[in-house]
Amino acid sequence: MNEPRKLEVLRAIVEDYVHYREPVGSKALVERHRLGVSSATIRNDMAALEDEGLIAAPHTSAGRVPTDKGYRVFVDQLSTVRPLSAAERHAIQSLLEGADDLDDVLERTVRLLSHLTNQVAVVQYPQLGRARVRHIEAVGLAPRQVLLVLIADSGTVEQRVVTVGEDLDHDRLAFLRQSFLAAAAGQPVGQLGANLARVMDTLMPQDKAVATELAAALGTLAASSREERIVTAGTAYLARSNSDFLLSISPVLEALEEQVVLLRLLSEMASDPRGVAVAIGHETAADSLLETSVVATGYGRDDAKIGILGPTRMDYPATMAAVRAVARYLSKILAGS
Amino acid sequence: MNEPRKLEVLRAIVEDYVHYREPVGSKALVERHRLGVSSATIRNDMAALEDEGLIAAPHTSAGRVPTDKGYRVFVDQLSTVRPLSAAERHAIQSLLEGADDLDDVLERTVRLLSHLTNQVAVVQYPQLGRARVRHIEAVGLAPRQVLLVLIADSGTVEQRVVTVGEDLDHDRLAFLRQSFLAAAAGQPVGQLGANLARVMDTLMPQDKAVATELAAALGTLAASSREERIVTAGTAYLARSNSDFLLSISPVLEALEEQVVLLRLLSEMASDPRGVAVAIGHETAADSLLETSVVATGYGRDDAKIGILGPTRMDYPATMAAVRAVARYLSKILAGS
DNA sequence: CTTAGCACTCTCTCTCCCCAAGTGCTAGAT
DNA sequence: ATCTAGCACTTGGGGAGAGAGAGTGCTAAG
Repeated sequence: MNEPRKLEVLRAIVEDYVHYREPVGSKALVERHRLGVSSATIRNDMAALEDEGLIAAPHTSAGRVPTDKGYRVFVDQLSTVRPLSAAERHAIQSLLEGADDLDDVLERTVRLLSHLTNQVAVVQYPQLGRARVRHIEAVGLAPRQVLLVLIADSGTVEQRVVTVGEDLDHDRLAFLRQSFLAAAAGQPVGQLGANLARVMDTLMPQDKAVATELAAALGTLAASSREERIVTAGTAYLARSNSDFLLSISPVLEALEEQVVLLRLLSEMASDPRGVAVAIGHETAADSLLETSVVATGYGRDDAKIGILGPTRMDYPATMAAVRAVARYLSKILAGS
Repeated sequence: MNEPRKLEVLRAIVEDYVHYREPVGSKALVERHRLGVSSATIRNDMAALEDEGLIAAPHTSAGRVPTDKGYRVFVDQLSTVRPLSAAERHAIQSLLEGADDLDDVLERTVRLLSHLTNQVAVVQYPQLGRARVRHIEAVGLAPRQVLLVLIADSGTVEQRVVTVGEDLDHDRLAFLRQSFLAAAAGQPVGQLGANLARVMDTLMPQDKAVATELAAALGTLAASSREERIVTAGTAYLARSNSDFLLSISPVLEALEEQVVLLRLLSEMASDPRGVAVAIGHETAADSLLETSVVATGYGRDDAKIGILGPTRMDYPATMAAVRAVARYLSKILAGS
């Protein structure tokens, strides 16, 4: 048995299946690829590949389809991430220019990635937890109403209006704000609660009650939901890839909305040496994503994830290239702003 | 021809079609409803309804299906918005309690509405334009970096970090902020730009350049994209209602993401006397929503819209009731906070 | 105005059957 | 040893055809 050729056959099967969207047989294979051997030989190789669980036949008289395991071997050993075309690079650059705040940048990025790949794109908000506190602001709106703003060096700004139990004049508020800021500035957002707790001991008794209220609100802000939020784009592509294939998109849409499953998955996906992580089909360890693959990578300082989600039958090299390129641009932009 | 009975037949057709999801024939009609006449009579009525364009037959030997026009008559003349059950009211109340900021409230609301109706729910952000400026804050982060925060009395908080062309010490910034606030507080957000422009004339020459920069940034903030943003939930329901029906959901998903079409539609939908507006099929005036109906109503002070989007074959009375109830609760909560 | 009856028209489903694709195997060639 | 050619075998897919079922419109009578 010729091992290198066998892998070449696997590659050909994956590529043809992705391209033609139908099971591929031995004859079509020798016609479309210059393998230098006859279809009978290919059949032997295919039988071996099937024994190893890399490909499978939907029916006896149909061609072969790659299994999740087959895609895995393809991604790990057979694919080279090809660089993007100049046009694509240009598109990335021009689309990401002119964005102002973080929301806008993420929004544009995820749309861009979706268009580049014709897949659903997802991006995770930079996680406050690993970022550091850049500024805390407290603004009195009314005697008992305070607007709290927490700014992280990741560019994230969280704000919230809280109502406190006693009146706060301008000086008291300024003093408290200053105390909080002194204790927390430059420290990780994740430790905000602990840092603020230390402040309490230094305060005069009459300030403690209201200070506790404010600190609690700031703590909530730091742990706020946004840090664990995902922005998506291109859900319509799901329906399209499905029209010819029978994958029920309803559970996938649910997973996208629930976000919990996806967040777990993204955080578990450690980037491989080539900088992009891939979870194929059952590897996602989520029932709703059984027929779905996720290609993702980290971006920015705190390694939040960005990636795409699509049918297991996808063009992995192209997708990986797009995800990696977009993540790099995004990192660059976030670092620059 | 018996006019009242003819309308009764239309109602029966709509109700049965919504319920059983298949064309309804004259025989089934007399079996399921106590119409007091024979199927032959019903057939006459149905022929008349078809002449008026209220129902249509997919093919000769199938039953009839309501047309958009038929649904319109049903909604306008034949349906009564029935109140929600106690359980549903309870669900609304408990789900909306415990929400903190505006984002959270809208998020919960839209999910709630989606679950109640088993449809895609959409909610438009309260429009800053009609709200009034409650507070403007400017915080120096670095000598040339300023965090601007704009708070509207609708509860919306917009913020952005801007870099200005010259150093700003604390006193100068505080002065400018105070000037801006004095000119704009209590005024409509939509007029913020004009109000700030007036401030410019009162400033010392050396302040004008930087003040103009800040004012421009605030103006952008006021016109910020968020005011024209829609939050959605329950897109998975689209796929489900489609599995048995052949409506291509891809364009609908696109419309949901594009938002532009939907925003136009929502703003054009004037609430009818019963408090809920309905756009049926082609009435949406959007190709992508040809087989889709939108049920929406305004909420809050500035009449931002909340509603659902689903197949034209939907339970209009129940949906309208849910939309109306949720909108009321939402208005109440926003007024209270 | 309503009803009963009836002829007619469709679609849907089932079955049958053949075709095309593709495989695995065996025997021979290199 | 490995590859190739040939061939028998399997099987899903597609088309044809028939029958059933549903529903209609029409007519004539109540």
